[in-house]
Amino acid sequence: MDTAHPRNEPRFERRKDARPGEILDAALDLFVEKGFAATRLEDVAQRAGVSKGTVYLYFDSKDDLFKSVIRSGMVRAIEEAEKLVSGFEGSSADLLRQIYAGWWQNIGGTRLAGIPKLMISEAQNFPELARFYYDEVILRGSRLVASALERGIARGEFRPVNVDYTVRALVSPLIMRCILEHSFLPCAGPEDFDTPAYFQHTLDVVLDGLRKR
Amino acid sequence: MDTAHPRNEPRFERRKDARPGEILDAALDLFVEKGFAATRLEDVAQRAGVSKGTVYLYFDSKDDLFKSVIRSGMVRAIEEAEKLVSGFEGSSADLLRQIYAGWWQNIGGTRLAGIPKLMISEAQNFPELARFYYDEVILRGSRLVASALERGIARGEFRPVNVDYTVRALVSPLIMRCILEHSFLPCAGPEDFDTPAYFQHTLDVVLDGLRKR
Amino acid sequence: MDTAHPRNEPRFERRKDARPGEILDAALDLFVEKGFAATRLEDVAQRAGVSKGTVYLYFDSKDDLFKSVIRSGMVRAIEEAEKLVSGFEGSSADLLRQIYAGWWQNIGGTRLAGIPKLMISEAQNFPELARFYYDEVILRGSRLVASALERGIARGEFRPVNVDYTVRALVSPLIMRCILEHSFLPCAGPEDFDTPAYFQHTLDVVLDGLRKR
Amino acid sequence: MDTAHPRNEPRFERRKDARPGEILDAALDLFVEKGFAATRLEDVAQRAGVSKGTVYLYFDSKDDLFKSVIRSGMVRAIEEAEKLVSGFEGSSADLLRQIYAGWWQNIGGTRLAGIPKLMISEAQNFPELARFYYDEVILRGSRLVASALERGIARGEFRPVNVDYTVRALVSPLIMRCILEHSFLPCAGPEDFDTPAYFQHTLDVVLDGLRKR
DNA sequence: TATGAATGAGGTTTCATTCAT
DNA sequence: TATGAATGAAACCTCATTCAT
Repeated sequence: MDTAHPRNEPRFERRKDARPGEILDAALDLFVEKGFAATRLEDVAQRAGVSKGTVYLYFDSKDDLFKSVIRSGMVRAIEEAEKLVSGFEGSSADLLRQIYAGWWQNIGGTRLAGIPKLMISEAQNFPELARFYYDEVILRGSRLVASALERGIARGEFRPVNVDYTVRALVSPLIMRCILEHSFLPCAGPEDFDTPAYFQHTLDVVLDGLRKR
Repeated sequence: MDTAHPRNEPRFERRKDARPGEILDAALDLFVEKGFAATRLEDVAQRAGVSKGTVYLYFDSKDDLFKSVIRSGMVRAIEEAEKLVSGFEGSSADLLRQIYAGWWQNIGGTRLAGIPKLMISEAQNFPELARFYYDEVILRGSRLVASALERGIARGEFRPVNVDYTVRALVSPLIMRCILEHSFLPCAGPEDFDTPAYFQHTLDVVLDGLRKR
Repeated sequence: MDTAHPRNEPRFERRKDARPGEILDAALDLFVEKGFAATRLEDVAQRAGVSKGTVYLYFDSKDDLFKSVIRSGMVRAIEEAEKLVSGFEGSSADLLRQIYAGWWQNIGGTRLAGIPKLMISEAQNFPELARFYYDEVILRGSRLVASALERGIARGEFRPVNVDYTVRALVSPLIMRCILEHSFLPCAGPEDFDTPAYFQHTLDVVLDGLRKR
Repeated sequence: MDTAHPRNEPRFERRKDARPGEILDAALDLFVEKGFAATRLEDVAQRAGVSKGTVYLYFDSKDDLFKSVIRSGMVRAIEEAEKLVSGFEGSSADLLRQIYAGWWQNIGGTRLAGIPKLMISEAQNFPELARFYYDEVILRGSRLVASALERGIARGEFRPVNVDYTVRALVSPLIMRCILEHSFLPCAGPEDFDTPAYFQHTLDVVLDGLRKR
């Protein structure tokens, strides 16, 4: 009935506001790696260095933890993204280059790059969250890029292309790459693919297509 | 509750080996809709019109069923794709247009369009299957497109662009669209987006970029 | 991954419609003995000779099992009680004696005698069920007794007493005794108390009080 | 197992210790309302205005708290009851009337009225406590009433009835009413039932039965 | 004394899998 | 071949209890 106390290490270690963040970090890693259903809360706890019960001090349920992972990850990301763009001065081509670079800096090259795959996998099981993500990340991100394109067109820098399609041409490769890196590539073995160069090239091609003739 | 066969004669006199296919169809639908973990074998059985035990007559396990769903779906798809291309005569631009059209006909516009999202979600949990899919679908499909590009370059129709990157520029939008349609769009409500026109445009832009100056 | 099969006894024994009844029987015993919360579903299963999962083939949840125990127990009981009374001919004093005897036969002296204590303990946690029990058992049972009293008064056999109070005077001792026998008496050791004689005496006193002077 | 009152520490020193009493009050309310198992210690603490840990400064465990609730509630109650009766002068009928009135004053009409239901529910799970309650409350209370009856018989005021049965006839309705009020009545909606009048009537009937003819 | 973050055993519930029919 | 009742491992979640502060 009474479990023996562990040796003599202190049983209750840190006690801080860092806890929720540590748990979210652990959860993000595991959700990205194994998917939502295949991730056991006990593993999340273990990776965060806490016990199973502690997770429930900060999150109501596994679902709640998942939602928090997505929201907290994306709040950070989107805020960074919008800070980057607002009040930019210079050519619109440079603005697009900055957006690309910033995205890589803050999302594509970080742990957050796993979120698109994660969110895609679970959208059907979390409809309200999917709605939130679609509105606050996908649409908002697309609008960011669209505004840069429209700026270029308005200033006579770009041809009057179809903005919607061009946004997709710019964004799809980035997201696809994130998704691939968190799905097949770990199984496909290391390939020598220069991702930054690929993104650079994608951007160059589109910019070339935007140039006035 | 469900009077499957209203008449009273058997409609298709004991169509024996339709069974596995019906189960695979049911499984594909449900896996795509709910994900692997959230799909219960009992639901698969019910949708296929058989009992739970019957599934085990044809498939060793849920894992095995999943692998079969992917493999069988893709065997069909890839075979169609390659039939389409082999022995094509005409301009390479037309060949690419044909590939696009065929892909839409046989994959993008069919139930198979759900497989990319499904496969992406489960790749980490089914490494051999992921490996198979990567080799037999992703690489093979990419090579298909690459060969069309190389054909055009060799015949002096296209500029000598970076083939790998251009393949991605051609393929990413298609796959991204499939993924979106099986993840966020059902939650985001109906948008009026003309997918075929979008694909057409994507292709036109790339072909324009390929044109010799 | 695969647990070894048990020796060589058949793994799946009986398969009948007796199952739900056996589970209800086991559950009634344990709920009465230990209370709802302290009864583990695994113990119910074990006593019924089935596995944990089997309980869920027949009942949605522990709550549902509890409700079914009460309902099924009381459906039987009330039906017996009403059969007993309808169409009685003879003196109203005899009718009351019959009701007492029948109650002892069908409820007080059977396993069902544990239900009052059980239902009292859990009424607050199962409000709809409490409502059902109150309406269908307590009120209906009281009305049964009341009708016998009113019959006696109408026929000039009894004094025109307060029917409501007299019903309670008749019923309280019976129920109290059931409750005691399922709560304190097992702990208080065997007492030599002649329950039927006690009931007889209670009835006699009330009947005496009902007699016209 | 239960060190009720530590021997040599001063029992009533430092009167600021209202704490244990407040916790007991809170616990009684919640145990009565939700039952033992469904009452969370955290809720008890919250209602008592202390933290969870504080409960453990005064009580060894949830079980201990429960036992203390019952014991302290009943110590108070029984002491009141016996004070009331001792040294009574006057008719035995008046004594019984006093007992009834006092019981209503000190138990039936107070929060303590919830204890019978509570104790009945948990008797099987707390055998020593049940034994204690049976001996110190049920038997002792019954003896109180019995002694009043015997007094009346000895003094020639009452007929020589079966004392045991008559005690039960007097007590059952009171306890039954307490139990009902803490189980079904909250779910059954407000009924217009005049409890004091009912008790009065019960007593009158029994007294009538006791009267010498 | 008092707190409340942390623990982890224990219970409910789900569902892939088996096998007697 | 086909069924579906039965199984039991595994996962989520709760909450009594502990202990560093």
